[in-house]
Amino acid sequence: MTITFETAAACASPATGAGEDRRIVRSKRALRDALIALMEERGYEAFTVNDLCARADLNRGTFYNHFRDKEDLLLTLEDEVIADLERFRESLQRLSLAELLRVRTGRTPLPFLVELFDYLRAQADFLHAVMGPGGDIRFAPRLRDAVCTDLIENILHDRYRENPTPFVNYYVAFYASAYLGVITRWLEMGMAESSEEMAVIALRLLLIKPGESIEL
Amino acid sequence: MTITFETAAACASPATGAGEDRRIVRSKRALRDALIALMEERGYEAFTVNDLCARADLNRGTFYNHFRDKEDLLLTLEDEVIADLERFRESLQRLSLAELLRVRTGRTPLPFLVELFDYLRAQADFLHAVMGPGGDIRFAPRLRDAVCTDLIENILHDRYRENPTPFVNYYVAFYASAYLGVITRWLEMGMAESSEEMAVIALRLLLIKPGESIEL
DNA sequence: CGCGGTAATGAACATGGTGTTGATTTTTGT
DNA sequence: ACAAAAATCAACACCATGTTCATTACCGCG
Repeated sequence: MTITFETAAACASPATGAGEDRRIVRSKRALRDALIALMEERGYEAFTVNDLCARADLNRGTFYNHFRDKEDLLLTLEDEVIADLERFRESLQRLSLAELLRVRTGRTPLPFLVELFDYLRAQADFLHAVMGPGGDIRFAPRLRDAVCTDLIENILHDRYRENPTPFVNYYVAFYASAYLGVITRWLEMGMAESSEEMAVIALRLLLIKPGESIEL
Repeated sequence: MTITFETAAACASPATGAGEDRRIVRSKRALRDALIALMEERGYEAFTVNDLCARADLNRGTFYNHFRDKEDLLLTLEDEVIADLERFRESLQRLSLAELLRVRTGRTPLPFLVELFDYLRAQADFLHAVMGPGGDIRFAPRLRDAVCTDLIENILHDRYRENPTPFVNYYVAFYASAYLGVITRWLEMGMAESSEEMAVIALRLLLIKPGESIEL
């Protein structure tokens, strides 16, 4: 079974309940776009609710109709993405190291990895803003834990899964941060590589050792 | 030649010029401590200059005597750490992969790595605050670039150092972020491991492959 | 279409932080 | 002890905040 995220990617506006008034959807969408734009341009701390509403072409009262403050808006958007990603975790948990080694040829990208990068691309405008220099420091660790940590712990040698030594602790942190870094880099660079290419690269990175020839 | 950072670790107050008035040193030190404390307690965006001065037990005017605003204080402290770390880069650039493989036994930690972790420990209060959830999102990439990127590019297989393919690009990002994650984890966990232990762990992480037995 | 409900608007308000200024007091370096 | 310099205190105009309320515009539905 493969999960598609068409629906999840579509609900990219904040707290879009099932049947919300068209005006509310428009307002929240405008606020989302304005937030992203201003975070990119000035950084999260460098603009006010006034600026936000001016950019969104909305009355300030409208903002306070939907959100308590600037942070409430930001967190709502973050929570949506994290909630979407939760749906990938079950796919991740089905994955074992043995399986990975079977497809090590690097030719056939893992389908669920392709889907993951597709989803990240669909959310790229928000992710780029929130993980960039004008973003929110709390988000990247959430993304890392939602996606990478499960992945890494599945890859762990069986012997070390249940009795974590200090080294295993850092081993997990090492690879989880590494993959977060790859995702971040991909977003930073404008997602030049396709999702399939990234899925292949991600797999090769897991199976290589420094100093080895990089060719498979 | 081994570089010691006694002096660097000692000048942990913001912009401590050579012979500054004792009152200035006291004020800046108090502001540094207050900043760290409030970032830990409430997060950088959640307190005001008023709060900062109240915590530092200083008049608000004194703050504005030394810093333009809250951000100026933060950046001054960040710049100091980054400047200190620049001094490690030369040690890093002297290092080659061949050398690393020679000490792979994992018994003898690389001296410069021990010094690096010693320095990070000396700055732990600030680093913990600035890299934690109440910190500054711009700092971690600076730390990564200052320390990890050079290291990784030295380790790169010679063949790929001058003609960077997309994969090499992500390869560097992968390991640089990985080591940043290890450092962050170490700080988060209260630096339970000694600098020597961390130097050994850092080396083992470079030479291991997922799925292999973790024993050396 | 038209009507009731609801969202958006605009204005006003008290509150509190900002960054600056000037006069005064305290502390420092020598 | 003395001059320089830093810290203090009070006051200032300015701006963002979050709230309220009356009014207007729009939406969903019968």
